[in-house]
Amino acid sequence: MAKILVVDDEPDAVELIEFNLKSAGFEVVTAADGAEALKKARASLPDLIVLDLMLPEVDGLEVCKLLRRDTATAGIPILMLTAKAAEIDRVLGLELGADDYVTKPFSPRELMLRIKGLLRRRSTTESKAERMQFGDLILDVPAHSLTVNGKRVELTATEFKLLTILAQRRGRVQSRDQLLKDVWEYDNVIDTRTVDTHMRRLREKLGKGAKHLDTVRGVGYRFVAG
Amino acid sequence: MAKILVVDDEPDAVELIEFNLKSAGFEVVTAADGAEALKKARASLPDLIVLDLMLPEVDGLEVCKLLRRDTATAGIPILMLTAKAAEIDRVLGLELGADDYVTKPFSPRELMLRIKGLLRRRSTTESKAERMQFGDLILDVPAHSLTVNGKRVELTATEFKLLTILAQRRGRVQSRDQLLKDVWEYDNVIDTRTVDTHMRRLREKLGKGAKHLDTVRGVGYRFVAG
DNA sequence: CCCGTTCGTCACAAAGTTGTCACTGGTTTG
DNA sequence: CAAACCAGTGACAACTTTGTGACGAACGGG
Repeated sequence: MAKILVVDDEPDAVELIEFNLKSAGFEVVTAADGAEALKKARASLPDLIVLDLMLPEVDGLEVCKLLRRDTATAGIPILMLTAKAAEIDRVLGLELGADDYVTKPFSPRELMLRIKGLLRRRSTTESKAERMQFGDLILDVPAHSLTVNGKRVELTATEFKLLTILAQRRGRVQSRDQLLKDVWEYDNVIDTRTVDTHMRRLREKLGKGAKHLDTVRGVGYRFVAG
Repeated sequence: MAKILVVDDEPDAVELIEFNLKSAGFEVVTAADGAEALKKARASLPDLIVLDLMLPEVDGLEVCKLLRRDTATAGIPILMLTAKAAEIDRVLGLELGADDYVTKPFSPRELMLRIKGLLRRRSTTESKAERMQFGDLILDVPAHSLTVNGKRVELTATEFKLLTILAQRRGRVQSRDQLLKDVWEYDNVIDTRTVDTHMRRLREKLGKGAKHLDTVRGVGYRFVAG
């Protein structure tokens, strides 16, 4: 189930949202101020962020902008909580980059509906990401090209697809079976060790860029953006 | 800045899009139904059209087809708004000629990103470019002429079309199937190896200029400008 | 109506890719 | 502390994919 980061300085509000999210089966991470929010967003890479506009020190708008600037977090949908209806226009304006908003005080039911809506929306469109950049690694899907440290790296079709799928699902572990389904489009016809071999070849070719490819022992592989 | 035509029968949606576009510095023209959309598209020749699929009277698909039929508007990129995810395939089908889509309800941020993406693609590819130059290779589409190293090279009709399409989509890999669709305008009637043969003939004729024609093993062919 | 050009198909060889396997060394588990 | 487990590695043979030469059908201009 999806992981959600809740950012609000009022403990009561956090608790209310957290309770509702957990009841609905979501995994929840919380933060009470802007700095903590940024740190946790980068560390846990949630699927969605619920962000209060009014925060001590670094305010919600600033957090929003910073999240958008970092490629690791730029794609995460943000749902703003705001007390002032008048702020709405600015919140939804491009410069700020929120995806939706709920005005305080909110009804938990409405909040849940909006969260689910955003997640559904994203899952249909996320696969369209065409060009991704992680540090010195640039992956251009339509051009079918990969650059590491400014140098062009040639990948075979299978290697490219494997890397693309891992990168699109960055932060989340993919089991060997899952990868076989999605990259090879077979159903258990192929040995799962095949995945290992291809990961090895990818790592060889990526050189220093191989640091993005994590092995999760007993589970599978994961692409890390950091 | 670019001019954008927004077509939707719901005033709220129009207003939301219009606000965001204007905040981002775009010029906006609006229309509430198909007939008005066609009239304004022809009159103001926008750089991009945001078109709702569900419109009263003449529906979005019909508007799309009509816009494509008229040479004055045929080249304008169209971004479809659709409520049904199931419609997507038909919308993006070549027959309908939409360039991208966003499902309703949409997040303004995503819509903006897609609009900017489409505009960027247009301006860099500039598919309307009638005369392209890549190093010592000059391709003049209306004159139907190709010059390599200052020397005129004669191409057959098919060869010319193949080269033109590849050059217009430079940087992006085109699969054999895609090329058959766009160059030959057939649907799977022809052997895909035909593409290979024509690429060979192109390479022979281009001589040194053949360095622009990349083979991407397992995927297709790509034109590189460098 | 004939001849040269163009075009799609085919078969074959060369080149590149891919799945498998056995082995190794490290890590977890009972 | 040994057995079981698991991921990394090198090698390799089978398989795909692409380039190439050749051929006959279709076309169009003279």
